[in-house]
Amino acid sequence: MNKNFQLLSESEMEVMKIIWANNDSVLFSKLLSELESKQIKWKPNTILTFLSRLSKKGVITIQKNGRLNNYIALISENCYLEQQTKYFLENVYGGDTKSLISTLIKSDNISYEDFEELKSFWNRDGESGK
Amino acid sequence: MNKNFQLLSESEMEVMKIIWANNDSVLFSKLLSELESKQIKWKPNTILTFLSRLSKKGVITIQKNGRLNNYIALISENCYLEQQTKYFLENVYGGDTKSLISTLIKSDNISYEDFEELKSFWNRDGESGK
DNA sequence: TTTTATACCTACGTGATGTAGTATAAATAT
DNA sequence: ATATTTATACTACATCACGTAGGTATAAAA
Repeated sequence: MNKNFQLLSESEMEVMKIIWANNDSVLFSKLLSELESKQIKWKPNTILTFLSRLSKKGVITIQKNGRLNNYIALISENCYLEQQTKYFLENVYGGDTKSLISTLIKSDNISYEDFEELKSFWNRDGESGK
Repeated sequence: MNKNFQLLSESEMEVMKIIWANNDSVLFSKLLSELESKQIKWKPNTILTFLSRLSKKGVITIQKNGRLNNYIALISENCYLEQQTKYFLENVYGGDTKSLISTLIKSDNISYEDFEELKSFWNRDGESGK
């Protein structure tokens, strides 16, 4: 039941989303402007704390660029999503993917058309099958 | 992004699983023996703390039964699973069920046969469609 | 009557998280 | 040149969830 990946807090996710949206790398100034445009009002130091924690968690690396830092993602958004999904699946459904999907269906979150669409998707990318 | 349901800790889940496995209601003595058979060694007071926290979280109710208490689930295991899934889906996938399922497929956690099986499942229980 | 089982209340250490102050150095504006 | 702004590093602190359990009361059982 040990999670071998880093769960990020809500604030940390907010920062990561911006980094990911900027080709996995931002300067502090960029981060500031993006946060401002998202109406997120954090003190600069607060943001720096989040960055240093993200670094400690190993999801970004901090690369000196002269006097400034480049904050660079070490994990892609998709990869993070997959890891989080895997963790959820293991933890909540004991790894039983079918059970998870059937819950999704029961919860009325997916139409038959969606389902058919996924099937074709499977044909495209799921060649390896279990 | 507010979670309008109670996330349970690992220990609290352990207790809930036992309550659910016993028709949603147990006495303390029953809980003790079940935990023992699961090799879980908690002091009685520790268990009582978990029970009181579960009650405070609103997932169980404590009903006096003479001198003893009945610890009764207020939410079914399935319902909890569904709520947790819904929360995950909203939070991590922005409610995009198809995206979640496609991640599951990409992660190679489901075979084509599983997928076909789910389709028939959908036909049985998913009449309401989106 | 002494032990045991159950319940209620309170407490404490730890780690995650949000938040930010202080110090410093470099860049920029006046 | 000096003052100010900007970016960075380090440290700190309050709050909360969680695991853990002690103290105490009480009622039932031995």
